[in-house]
Amino acid sequence: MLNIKTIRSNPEEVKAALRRRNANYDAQIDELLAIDVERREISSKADGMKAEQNAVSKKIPQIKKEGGDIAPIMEEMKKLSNEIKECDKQSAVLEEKQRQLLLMIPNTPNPTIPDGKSDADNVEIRRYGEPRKFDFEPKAHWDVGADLNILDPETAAKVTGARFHFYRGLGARLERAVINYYLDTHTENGYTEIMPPFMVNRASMTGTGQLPKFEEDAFKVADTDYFLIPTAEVPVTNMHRDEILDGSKLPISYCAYSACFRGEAGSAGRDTRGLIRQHQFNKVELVKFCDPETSYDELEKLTNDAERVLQGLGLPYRVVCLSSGDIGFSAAKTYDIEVWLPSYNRYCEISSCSNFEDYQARRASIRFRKSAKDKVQLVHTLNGSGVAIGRTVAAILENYQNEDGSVTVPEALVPYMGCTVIK
RNA sequence: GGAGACGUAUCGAAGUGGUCAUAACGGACAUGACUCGAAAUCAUGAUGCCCCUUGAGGGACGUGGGUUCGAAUCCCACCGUCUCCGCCA
Repeated sequence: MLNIKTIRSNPEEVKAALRRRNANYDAQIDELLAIDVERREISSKADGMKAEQNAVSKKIPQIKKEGGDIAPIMEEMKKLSNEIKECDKQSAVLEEKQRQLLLMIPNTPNPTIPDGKSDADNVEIRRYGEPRKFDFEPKAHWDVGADLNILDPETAAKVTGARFHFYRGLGARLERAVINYYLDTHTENGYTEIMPPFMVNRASMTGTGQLPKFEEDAFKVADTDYFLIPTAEVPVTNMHRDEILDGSKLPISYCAYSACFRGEAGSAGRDTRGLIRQHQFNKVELVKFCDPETSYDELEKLTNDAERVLQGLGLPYRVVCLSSGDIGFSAAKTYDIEVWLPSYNRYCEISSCSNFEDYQARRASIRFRKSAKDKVQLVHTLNGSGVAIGRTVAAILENYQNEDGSVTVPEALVPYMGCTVIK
């Protein structure tokens, strides 16, 4: 959520910043400002009347004690009380309207990120490794998986529906090995491991920015107000919702495994084969809470920490900085890590590392006090996949496949797999 | 799912319609004394948050409503916690 005070004092700058997203929020900002003026007028009028009410109320017990007649005062106070209630009601309606509008406005992009309309304008920052040159015709991971009888989308389609998978045997073991390898690596690097609930309430979904705007993308649990999490970012970031953190404990770094559930609304026909785009997939997520002064350093570190696990697996990847037209709703700056996928013959997103600055912190009211003397201020929140498990398995099956259809197990995973080759 | 109890600052907790919410009392915390140092003890001290036109302003006692001139206090709903019972991996 943007700060209404910033919008109030620099409306044109905010509009210009939002326009960089290849979208236009001028009308919403103007409406917001109009409501804000009205709201403040009514609320200060109510404050004045309440001050009078408090003053008179204080005198009533005295007058009573002295045997004075309070009937005329009471009558007048009744009128005042009704006026106050009327004002409070109006001001509550305006406040809610203002909040709803604010919740629908995305974060302003950080000034340093590249301008652009779409992912075509993203800027490559660095590359790691070289895409492997095959001396045979490499298969796509879905064919590798089918031929090894370790991936089974057909049975999942019967049991559940499209965009789900059964993993079998060493396939299931590989998925689990990658999860454990990632969690072990991140905890060695100072992240505290979290196992979160896979369902959250509406307040949490609103806190991180999935709601109210993207409700159609979420899986809602019938007869409850719970949602299946689209990422562990939601439960983990909301752990500290409505809290004031101790500044000396920052930055707080968590890593969390979770299954992730996504409706993938609007993606019909895209990535229909394989593990790339599923309604349910596994992911290890990295989440940080930090002092605003260090959040961009922390973004670099978090991105490096996500890259580390791909390096450990020997998978070629590149890092791109998303353009203003491609960054997510809540993010101010995002690096995507893209792993090389031979079947796609290009780099494919496997992690998205973002600094949300205070956008989520304001929605979720996550604050900190630098020291005992300081005033509270909003933290900056960051998160990134560290990294997506299903897409990792896809990348391993493709990049490590052999001509005979077997797949070599990356060295780092051998202790977790208990074997060196999947055949 | 059934029955009951409870939700007040950093923690325990007092307050049951106005003179107790810069919230009693206690602990934690800070400073000092005692001590070689610490613990214990004693003394002193500070304490939050939100809104605004920054005022001897307003709000805030789990959340939201209601009653009242006035609600932490009475009523209703919801959320959460605890205890007992039932069910259960």
